[in-house]
Amino acid sequence: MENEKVTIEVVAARAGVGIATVSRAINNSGGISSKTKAKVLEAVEELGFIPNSYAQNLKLRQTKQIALAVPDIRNAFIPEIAYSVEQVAKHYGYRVVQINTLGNIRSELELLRDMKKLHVDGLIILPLAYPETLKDLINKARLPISIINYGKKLDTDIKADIVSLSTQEGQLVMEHLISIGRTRIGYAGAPKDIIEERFYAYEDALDQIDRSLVYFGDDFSLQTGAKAADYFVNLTHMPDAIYAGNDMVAVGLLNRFKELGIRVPEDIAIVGVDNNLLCTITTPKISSVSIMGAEVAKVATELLLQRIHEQKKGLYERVQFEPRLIVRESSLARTHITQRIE
Amino acid sequence: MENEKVTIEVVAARAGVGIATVSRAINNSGGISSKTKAKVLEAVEELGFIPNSYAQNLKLRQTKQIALAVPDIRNAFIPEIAYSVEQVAKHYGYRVVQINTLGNIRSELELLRDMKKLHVDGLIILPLAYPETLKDLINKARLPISIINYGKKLDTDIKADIVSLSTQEGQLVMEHLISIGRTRIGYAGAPKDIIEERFYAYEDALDQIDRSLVYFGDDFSLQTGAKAADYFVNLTHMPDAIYAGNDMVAVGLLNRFKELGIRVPEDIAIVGVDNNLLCTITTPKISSVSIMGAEVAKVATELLLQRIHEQKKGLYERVQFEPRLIVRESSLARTHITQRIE
DNA sequence: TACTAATATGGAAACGATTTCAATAAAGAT
DNA sequence: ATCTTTATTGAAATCGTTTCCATATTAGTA
Repeated sequence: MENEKVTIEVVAARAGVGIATVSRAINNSGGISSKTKAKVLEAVEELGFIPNSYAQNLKLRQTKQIALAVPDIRNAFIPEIAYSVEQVAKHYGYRVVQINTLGNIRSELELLRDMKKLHVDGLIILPLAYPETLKDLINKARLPISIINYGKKLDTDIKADIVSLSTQEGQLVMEHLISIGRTRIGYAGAPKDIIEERFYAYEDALDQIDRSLVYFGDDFSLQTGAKAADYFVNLTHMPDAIYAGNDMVAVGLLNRFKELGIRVPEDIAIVGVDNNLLCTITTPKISSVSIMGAEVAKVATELLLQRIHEQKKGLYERVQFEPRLIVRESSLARTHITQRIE
Repeated sequence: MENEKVTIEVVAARAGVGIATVSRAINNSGGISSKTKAKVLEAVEELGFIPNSYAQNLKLRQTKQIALAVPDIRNAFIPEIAYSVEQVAKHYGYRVVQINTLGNIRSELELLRDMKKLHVDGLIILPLAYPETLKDLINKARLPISIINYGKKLDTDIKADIVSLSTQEGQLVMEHLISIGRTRIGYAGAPKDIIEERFYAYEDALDQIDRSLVYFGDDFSLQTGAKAADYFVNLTHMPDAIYAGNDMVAVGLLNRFKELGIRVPEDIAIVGVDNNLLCTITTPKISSVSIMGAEVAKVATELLLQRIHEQKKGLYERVQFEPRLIVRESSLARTHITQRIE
């Protein structure tokens, strides 16, 4: 290993030039003859010089870091988002630090302060809800921000790029369930969440809704699914299909139903949302709506990085993706099932 | 919002003291009267001063960051590790940057260089294999390092703290399978991986091994499991139990067997390794060996942080955890099954 | 009260880069 | 060959901290 600390100064000495020249050489800043540049680069190579990024950051006041603020990692679709953000960021030479908002953005100051402490060049935020305070926070923050929006449509005057998934997941599910001839459709999920919109779609799709067919648990988990199954089974008049707020709930439902001897999809069809890997390993495989996490996150990140680079001020983008229904065994039409089983 | 940049200097001015005093106040460095300290802290509060961490890092040459080098995130047990590391690190005020070694630590220089570029205070590495070059790399790196070892026993002269899981996973599985009366036990997995040890355990447990009962796929994935199932089914003399190298393979096996009308565990028992969530949502639920990811990672992180803090030089720790078998439905004893089914 | 010892405080250097600006070397024009 | 003009170069300032060191203050002792 080379001698302890090899700074720009020792490189300069080795190359027999001034430190400014070294800086120019390694940053392609021009104003340097190709001869000296080569000489410097050689010295850099020999010594294995790596610029101290903290010194750079101090001077340049840009950190090549962005923050990704997500609510609770337990939400199964977060990893997909995080991975995608990471990929894009890395491609552009940015690092991403992930912070957990735990759902409650406690106060404007707090997040703002955190951002400062982190010294990030920009922020991608995936909020659970959109209280007025959050909007204020975003508009006042002097920081490029991209919002990943899986909730309802946002105010137009938010000073951030916004990439959303149109809230059609629920509609897709309901239309599908109706199209395969189901008439008593239930809903299972949690009442308040980023994805509460999914429940509204349930209501919208039905002429009149039977509250007994709606089960609200504490969260969007396997447990909630299992409890929901217990609930539905005890109904005098069971549903013939269930729209699960996400795939964890769908899996929970499915497995409990199986334990109880209820056949899916013969007795009850199930459709989830997220298109999680889990959907493909259960028996039967579960139909689900893809929420395009990777794509949404990719665009959000690109928009942010662009804004950072171009120091763009206004002109905030609004991009919208559409969810896609993927039909699997848990919601086959009865005709199809008969054929298949026979 | 306050005026653009509030540095230690403006705090000093506001409090009517020198900058050195401010530094002392915010760092509890002592040598300051509690009266002035209070005064300074008040100014800090009023102005919402946050120290510039890049300036701090530059001066202190410690970054409060550690790196976590893992091979490919697709390995299902990585997230558990990463999460655990993150938790502990955060608790001690450290940030963790995750880097993907993609399995091949290309060259000493490369990783070393990366480490330097990252400016981390320490490194947690989870290597796929332990070539001599890696050992050299670790021994030459002047950086606190913790190794998470899921492979075979490491050389004792590695200058790093090592937290391992004793490679008993395979033994546990085999003993269990034998204890429930299985006699033709197969293996499914990939030949070369961090966890190749798991296969050796298979060999060790058997008096003589029948090569036709060993299936090696490309990786430890669902697909490999499915292909393995196809392979075993076409054997003239099928196995009555399969030890899957990890849970992904186990799930792949299970689902394909079900498609082929083979009953688990009646016809074939399956046991996996990792104790992934997946094991609990399949039907039947899959027996698996917990590899204690969270615990192992926690200790590895604590050891690293300790070493960083105390600037400990020698005296490298060796900690070993034991895997735990969790028996579920996929490997119930036949007697038990009969009872249960009846 | 006077003098020493201990404690507080502020000035300035240092950390390692980038960048402005003035000086120098090279090139071009007459 | 001499004078401009232009391209290279390096010295010094700067970014925002921490910390050493010298000084000013306070407390303690006789």
